[in-house]
Amino acid sequence: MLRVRFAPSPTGYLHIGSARTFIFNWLYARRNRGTMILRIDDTDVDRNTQASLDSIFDGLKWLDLDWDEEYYQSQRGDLHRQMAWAIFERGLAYRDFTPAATAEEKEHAGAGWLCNPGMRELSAEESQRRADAGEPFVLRFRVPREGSLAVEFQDAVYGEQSKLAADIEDFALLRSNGVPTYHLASCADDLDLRISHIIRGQDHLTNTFKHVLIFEALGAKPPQFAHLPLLIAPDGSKLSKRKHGPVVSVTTYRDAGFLPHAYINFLCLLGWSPKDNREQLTREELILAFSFDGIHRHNAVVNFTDEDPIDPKAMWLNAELIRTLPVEELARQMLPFACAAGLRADPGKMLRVAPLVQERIKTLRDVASMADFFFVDELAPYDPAELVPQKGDRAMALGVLQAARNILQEAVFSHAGLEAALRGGAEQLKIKVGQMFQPIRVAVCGRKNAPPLFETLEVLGRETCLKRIEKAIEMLQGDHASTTERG
RNA sequence: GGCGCUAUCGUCUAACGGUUAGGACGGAGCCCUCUCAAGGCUUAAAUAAGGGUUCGAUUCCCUUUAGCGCUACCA
Repeated sequence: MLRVRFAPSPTGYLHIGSARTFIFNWLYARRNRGTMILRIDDTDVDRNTQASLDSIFDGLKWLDLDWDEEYYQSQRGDLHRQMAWAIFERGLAYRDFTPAATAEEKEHAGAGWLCNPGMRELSAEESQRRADAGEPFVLRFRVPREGSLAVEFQDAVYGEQSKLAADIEDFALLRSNGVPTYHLASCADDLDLRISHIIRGQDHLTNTFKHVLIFEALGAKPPQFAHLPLLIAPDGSKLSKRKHGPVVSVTTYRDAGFLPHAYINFLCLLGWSPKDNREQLTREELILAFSFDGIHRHNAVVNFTDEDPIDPKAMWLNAELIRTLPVEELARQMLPFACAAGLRADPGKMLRVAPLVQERIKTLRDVASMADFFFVDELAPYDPAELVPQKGDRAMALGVLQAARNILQEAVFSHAGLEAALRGGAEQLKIKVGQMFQPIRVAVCGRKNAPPLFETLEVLGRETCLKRIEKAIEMLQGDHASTTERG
């Protein structure tokens, strides 16, 4: 039975790299009818926060990712300790009574430190006596030192891995307060939960040698390993909240108006490729296409800048996916973003607006800036000079708006009716249609760039259109101070 | 410092000894067009450097350079 796990430590919000690790685990599980396990690695009690835990669940929920089993490492301490002492019983671990080194001391000892002097060789009797006397100790793994022994494992992504045991230090299994370390707890749980494949970040690649040692000390065959290349910043550094801010948090993309699947799609394309030039894949296609063969061995850059925290490719994928949405669905999804922006949007109106903005917005949140004028009583102030069309003047703008006022009073308010009437108007005034439409567009939308005119007028309705045109005419007539002309 | 990993357009990537080194995003240009988009077409842009192996290297080996990771009683 194939079993994989995602094991975040709740010490920060859900990081996009973590989200990707979850997704790859999930894809692999779903691809092979395996079991997806969420295991909260909360052994570091000092750094755990509830907010972080909430963030992990919120993020996964938003991405609509599910799991089959859920565990908390902190509740499994007894099991971990039991396994640690089992290793001790086999003589593969020993008590180290050396006081914790200060940061400064570690700095000095850093180069090639393998173990603290004297502790490996302590006799069983003395070790026991000092422990009984209450002297604190950490339990360390006794890494074999004989000859040129190498620790080896096969990584599904990085291939054959080998490291001399002589280069591995005697790492801790149990802290002096009795709490298991990550290495121990992780392996103990992987074993107990019968994890078959460990899919995780490449930052654990060298840790894996220690884990292999632990598994073997426990008399178990290590699971299969597959390490994932990391997500990094454009300058090559690791993505960190302090340095890179919102780009590292999944919630940023949710709040920016991303479709969950667009973001999953984007994340999957970092460090993995279906190798057939496909860029846009549905969830089912991703599941079907996923395999370790397509995973890279080098890190992938998330392409953002100080000005724009969103990778352009992510943006493109999102815009593409938005265009495929049924309008009802799009309208439903945009509504909360419009309301959050303070617009008086309702489902009925949004449904009529949706087709007009669908191919113009890149994120759901863009509806607020793209379609605001549909949802306000009063247009935001704009420069009357905007009303003047290309190669025209204020007189032309005024003429157009006055003609439009008359036309729109009479016209049938449908796409075809409006188009016929307004094109006719341009003909009568002997001006280009662009010159005819632009002043009307600005008058009803309050800006020069907007959705197509006839549909816009239709949705706005006769009354609103006439009111706004009237207002624009007043602005042109009253605004003698401004002499801006358009060339 | 030691150990491990990595290196194709600006970015994401394809190639698994023989290609004019392909695609996508982004950029530039043209077309379409009532503005903005969308769409169509065109275009610039890469094998880190140096050695081998080979008839032939992006591809295999070595060195250099650069980046990343581990080197904690963090995970």
